[in-house]
Amino acid sequence: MDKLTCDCEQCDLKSLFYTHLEKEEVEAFCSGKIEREYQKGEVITKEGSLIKDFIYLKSGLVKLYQTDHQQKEQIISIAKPFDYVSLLSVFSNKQFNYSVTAIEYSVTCCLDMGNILDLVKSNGNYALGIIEKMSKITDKIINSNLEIRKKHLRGRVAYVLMYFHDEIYKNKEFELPLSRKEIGEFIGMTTENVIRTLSEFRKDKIISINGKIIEIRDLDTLKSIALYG
Amino acid sequence: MDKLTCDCEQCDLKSLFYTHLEKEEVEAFCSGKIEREYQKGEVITKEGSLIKDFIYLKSGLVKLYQTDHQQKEQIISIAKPFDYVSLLSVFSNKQFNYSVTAIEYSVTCCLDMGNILDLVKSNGNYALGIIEKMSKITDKIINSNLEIRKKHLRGRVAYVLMYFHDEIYKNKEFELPLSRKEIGEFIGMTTENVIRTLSEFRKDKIISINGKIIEIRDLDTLKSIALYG
DNA sequence: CGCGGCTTTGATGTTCATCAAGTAAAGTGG
DNA sequence: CCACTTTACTTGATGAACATCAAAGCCGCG
Repeated sequence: MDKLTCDCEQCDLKSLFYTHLEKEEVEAFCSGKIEREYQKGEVITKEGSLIKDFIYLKSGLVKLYQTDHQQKEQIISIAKPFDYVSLLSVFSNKQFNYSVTAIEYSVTCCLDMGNILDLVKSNGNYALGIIEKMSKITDKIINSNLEIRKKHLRGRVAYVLMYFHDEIYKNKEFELPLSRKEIGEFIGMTTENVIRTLSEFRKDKIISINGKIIEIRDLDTLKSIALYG
Repeated sequence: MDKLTCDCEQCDLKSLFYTHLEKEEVEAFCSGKIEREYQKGEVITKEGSLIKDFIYLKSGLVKLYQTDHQQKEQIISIAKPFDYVSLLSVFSNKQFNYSVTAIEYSVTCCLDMGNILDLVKSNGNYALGIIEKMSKITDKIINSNLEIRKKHLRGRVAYVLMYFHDEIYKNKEFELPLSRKEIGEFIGMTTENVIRTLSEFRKDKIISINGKIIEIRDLDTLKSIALYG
C-alpha cells in the first residue's frame, strides 16, 4: 500500500462526488484526501476497526467479507469502482461491519469522514446523491444474495462466471480474480464442489480452463444454467 | 385497508421523521400524509408497481419478499416499526423491487415522495437521519441473510424462533405470524423440513407447539442451536 | 529442497428435497 | 348449519444433492 498524489479534476469518480459541489467546496473537500494503492491480496479495511475515513474505490476490484467464529470467511460482494464506496455501515456504525481486501491491484481514495458529514448536512443535493448511491449498492447486494440462494451448485457457479463476464471483464476470456476457495465462500459451497462443477462445465465444453484463465465457449448455455440452474 | 386520521404530534415515529424539522416544516410535510390500516395477509405494495409514496410502518409486522418466475416467494426480511420504512429501492428506482404484505394487523403512514425529496435537499440534518436509517436497515438485512446462509436446518429454524423471541415478542410464548410454508420461504428450506425440525425441537423438549402458538421451554439450548447449528 | 497452500479426483456418508398419503383446520356455498 | 372444497399441517419413505474425508499432484517461496 502506497500513497499517491492525484488530481481530483480528472478523477473518474468526480461525477459521483463532485457534481453537486461548488469549486471551493471541492477544494476544501479534497484537501484532506489521501490516495492509496493496494496489491492483490492486501487488506484495505478490517472488520471491527474504527471508521475514520470515508473510502471509495478508484480502480481495481475488491471483496467484502465477514469472518466467522471458526475463522471461515463469507464473501458478501465483489465490487468494482462505483460499486464499492464504503457506504455500508459508515453512517450507522462506529466500526466497519465487513473486511475489504483487494483481489486485483486497486487504488482507493480516502476522505475525512467529518468532511463528508458536513457536506451531507450543508448540501442537500450532495446528500441525495449519496442516498441514491447507497440505495443502488445495497439493492444489488441483497438481490445477488437472493439470486444465489435459490440456485443449485451448477447455477451458482454459472452465475459467478456470468457475473465476471457481464459486469467486470466484458470478455469471454478472463483471469479469475478469486481462488476456487474464495468462489466457494462467495456462493456458499465447498471448494471441492466449485472445482468439480467447473470441471463438469469443461467436460460439457461450456468453458475452457487453464489455471485461473477461463474462456467461455458456450455463452448461451452458461447463461441459461445461471438463470435456471 | 382503511384510511385513518392521525395526529403527527403523537406519532411514535416522529423521532425518526420530525426531529430535525421546524414546526412549519412538519405541517407542510404532514399535509399530504395518509394513514392506512391493513389486516393480516393484505398486500401493502407489490413488486414492480410504481413508487409514488414514501411508506413507513407505524405499527404491526410485515414481510418483504420477491416472487420467482415459478411463482415461488422468497422472504427477504420481516420488519417491525422502525425496521421497515420503504427505504430500499425508493431512492434509486422508479418501481418497488419487493412486495410487502402485512403478517399482522398493521398501520402504515404514506408521505408524498416529492415532499421527502425536497426535504432531503433542503435540510441536511434530515438527510443525514435518512442515511443513517437506511444504513442500519440494510446492514440488518444483509447480516441476517449471511447468518441464515451459513446454518443448517436446525440452526435456521432456531434462528427464526430466537428472532421472534428477541426482536418481536420478547416473550417465551408467542403466536407465529408466519405459516410453516412462509418460514421455509424466509430461511430457504422446504415446508416439510420446517415442520420436521419443529417437531424435533418439540420431542427434545426445547419448545412446545400448539398450532401457531410456540412456547420456548429451553431457551439456552435453542440459543446455542441458533448460534452454532 | 521441502514446506505450505491451492488444485484436482474419487469414495463415502450426511443432509436435505421430493414424493406420497393422510389428518386437521378453515373458508365457501347451498 | 352442514357438506364441500381448499389450504395448512404432519409423518414416513426414497433418492438426489451436497459436504466431508482422503490422497495425490502442482506451484511458489523461503
